[in-house]
Amino acid sequence: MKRGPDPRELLPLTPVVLHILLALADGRRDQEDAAGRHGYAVAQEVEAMTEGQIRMGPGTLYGSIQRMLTSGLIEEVARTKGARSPAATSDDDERRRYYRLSAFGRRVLQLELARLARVVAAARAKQLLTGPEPA
Amino acid sequence: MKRGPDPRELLPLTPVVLHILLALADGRRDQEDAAGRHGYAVAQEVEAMTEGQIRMGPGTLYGSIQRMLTSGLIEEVARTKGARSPAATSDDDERRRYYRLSAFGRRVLQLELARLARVVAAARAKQLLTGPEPA
DNA sequence: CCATACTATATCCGTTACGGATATACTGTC
DNA sequence: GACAGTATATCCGTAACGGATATAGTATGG
Repeated sequence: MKRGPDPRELLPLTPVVLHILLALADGRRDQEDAAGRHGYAVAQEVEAMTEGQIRMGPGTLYGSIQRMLTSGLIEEVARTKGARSPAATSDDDERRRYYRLSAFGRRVLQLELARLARVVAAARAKQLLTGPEPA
Repeated sequence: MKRGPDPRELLPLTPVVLHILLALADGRRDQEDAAGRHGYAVAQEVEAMTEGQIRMGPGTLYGSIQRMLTSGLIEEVARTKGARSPAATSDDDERRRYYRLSAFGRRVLQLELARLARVVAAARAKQLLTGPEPA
């Protein structure tokens, strides 16, 4: 029964927050991504994911991360490195701070994506989307 | 060859701006909507369209309209009423100011919708969207 | 008949979000 | 050894939003 804060109160998400969540949710639930990503990697993932359409300077990136930590969308994970790459120089940058989606953040992301899916579907119905379903 | 300002510079749109554009683009190109909508009607349309998920107070509504006029997304249309409803009391409110999508605004809207469609499709591919295609 | 609600716009102002600049520092390359 | 890339942090100005307030007409209901 307990629900914590209502996820709908954070909707709609800003484009920046949405894409950070998407970058952290990225696909596979194996050890790679369960360990989270660090901020800089998130920014790169977003840029790649959007084909350069969305870029974040450091102000936006770390400011957004801070706000998302406060609102509970993401959480920092302790860097449990050293067990994987014994002599990995660049794989184990001490400066990095890792983040992952919280359970709450995943719920919010799903709600936002469902909302956007409805918007897109409605736009299709009104023939505002010319092209076919993208790959 | 002339292109005016690059539509991509306005992307991504904020949720509020996107929904105002959607409300003004709404469907049929007959005389009803070609004449545009007034601000208050836009706010109501957005609220109905999103099932109450997105509400705009007057500050957001008229502030956004002002910014959208400045950036050329929408344009005001002269109220050519009187030719339709002779004795329509509430149909012809002198206070109303009507707006419609500009050609530029329509292009921006299409680009933004295409962008969102890609986001949604990518989310589906990553199985972040549980439910089926919404109606 | 008067209070309340709805329509319709406008402005003010505080808060939040974003975006660029700057700073620091380490690594790898030419 | 300058330069580009990695990685984070902070500062600060601007843009966007959101609620409050104002005005004013219409309509409703007790």
